[in-house]
Amino acid sequence: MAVSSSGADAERMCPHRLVLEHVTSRWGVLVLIALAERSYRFSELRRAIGSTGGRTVSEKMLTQTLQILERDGMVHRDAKPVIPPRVDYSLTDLGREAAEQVRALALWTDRRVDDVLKAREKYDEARS
Amino acid sequence: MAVSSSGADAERMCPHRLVLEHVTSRWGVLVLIALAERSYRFSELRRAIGSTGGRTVSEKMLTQTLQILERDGMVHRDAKPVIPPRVDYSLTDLGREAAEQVRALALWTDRRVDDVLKAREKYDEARS
DNA sequence: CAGTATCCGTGTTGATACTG
DNA sequence: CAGTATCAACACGGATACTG
Repeated sequence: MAVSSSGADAERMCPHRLVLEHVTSRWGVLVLIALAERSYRFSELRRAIGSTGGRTVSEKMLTQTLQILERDGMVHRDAKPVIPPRVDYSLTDLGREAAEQVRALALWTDRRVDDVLKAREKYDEARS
Repeated sequence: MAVSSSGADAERMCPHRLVLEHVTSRWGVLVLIALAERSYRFSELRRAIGSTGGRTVSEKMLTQTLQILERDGMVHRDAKPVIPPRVDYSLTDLGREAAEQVRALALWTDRRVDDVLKAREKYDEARS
């Protein structure tokens, strides 16, 4: 069924943007950050991302995100032929590099949230 | 009409993720990168982003993105009371910091696109 | 457990037309 | 020029049910 990445990326888009969008995608960001810390199993990863504070990923979206990132050579999928099934996800070298960039961004965000919140108050106040 | 940022961010999401999503949003990324270089007027910015290789931003989306980033204290809007109207957009200090992070990510992407493309080929080939 | 398949609501997006 | 307003299409994302 062709993991084409995401419907949004029409063929006419330059590869550079494509990769950027995968990495900065809603769940891509969180997957990369989570896997940067350690490898996870599927459901484990779902819970890990859910506990970050936001809404939890649906299985569908997590699957899709993982497939896209695997196809892009960032995520390594290790499916063990056991029952019950066990699949471990980890980062490749490429993925680790990507994760570093994304993590830097996330850390910066963390440091600056307060300033953003303050800015928003001022903005909203100024036009009410 | 309340620039609430983007419908997706339900109230129940932690601020940290909110900011992250604004900064990593499809057009947010490109706006920050463009403005990191120099300030732009509205239409000028539209063209600048369009010439990056992908599809061009609609006026609506550019407006929305700029408003969100302005509200978050990253973009400065300077509307001159002349005819015809002239509005210049530039980054605040906060915005410049954000842009640096995002730019680092974009530059990394640029350096690694080839590896990603190669990975995709292997992936696709492996299941055909 | 780790997915896949399907349906379906709704948010995001983009054309288009209009205003100051 | 720099937007705003409105509308329609469609992609995204989630809930659910099912499989190996």
